[in-house]
Amino acid sequence: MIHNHLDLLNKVKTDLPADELLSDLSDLFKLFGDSTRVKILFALSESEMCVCAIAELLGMTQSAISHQLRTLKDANLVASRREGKTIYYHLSDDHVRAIIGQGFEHLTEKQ
Amino acid sequence: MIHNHLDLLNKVKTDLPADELLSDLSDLFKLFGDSTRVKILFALSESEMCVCAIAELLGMTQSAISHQLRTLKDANLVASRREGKTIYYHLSDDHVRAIIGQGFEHLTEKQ
DNA sequence: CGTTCATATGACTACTTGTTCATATGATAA
DNA sequence: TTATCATATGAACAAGTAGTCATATGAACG
Repeated sequence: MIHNHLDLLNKVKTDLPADELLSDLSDLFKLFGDSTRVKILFALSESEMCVCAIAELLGMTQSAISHQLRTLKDANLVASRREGKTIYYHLSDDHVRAIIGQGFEHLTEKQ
Repeated sequence: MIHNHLDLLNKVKTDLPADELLSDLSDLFKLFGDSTRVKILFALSESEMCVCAIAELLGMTQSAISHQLRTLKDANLVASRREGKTIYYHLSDDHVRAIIGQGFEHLTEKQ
């Protein structure tokens, strides 16, 4: 410690969540920190969609979308169901909408 | 387009925000997508703190913290005030707390 | 069976980024 | 001024990652 802020440090240190929890938190936000994934999540918040529909909507490769969907699925933000050859993805959690909503509020509410 | 989902595509396409807005949104979440920055933001949500206090709290270099504070300041998530040689940082926006809170809800509310 | 459609996957590459190290700035005190 | 404290900054390096390309899987159809 350089100058004196022991009391403050102790206070904040007790309130700070465990490293692992904060790491999980940043990992969660990291998923929203890519424009392709945010677009996918936003689209899925409107409607369930199949992979090629998302790819066309975003003007991107099926492969690129598939990779991102896997990332989102591994994190349990989206889930899928199969219907013949087509696989439909949807949000697995309403928190996704809430988180995106909060972000939008920050962006749009500028005085 | 490969198989038929024109109606859905048109519907979702009109509801999807502009590319630039979604890009800004992902840029915002990107800031929360690093454990060091999340820790800093969480700490500052408890109390205003100087750089070396944050560095000690997180067990990291003053330089590393300073770099991240600059990133957060450029994004207008934190602001600073000078008091002699010391510079105190604080959250510049209550949305930061709300966003972190939403993330926590998602993490903790598991059934 | 073989073919086609929809999606998934693995390897590779180019780009981004968080930290370190050394140094600079800027304020205070002697 | 010189020294010291608190912070900022620039360059460089290592680790992570989004997209591409080629290929694999898996279901439906003839």
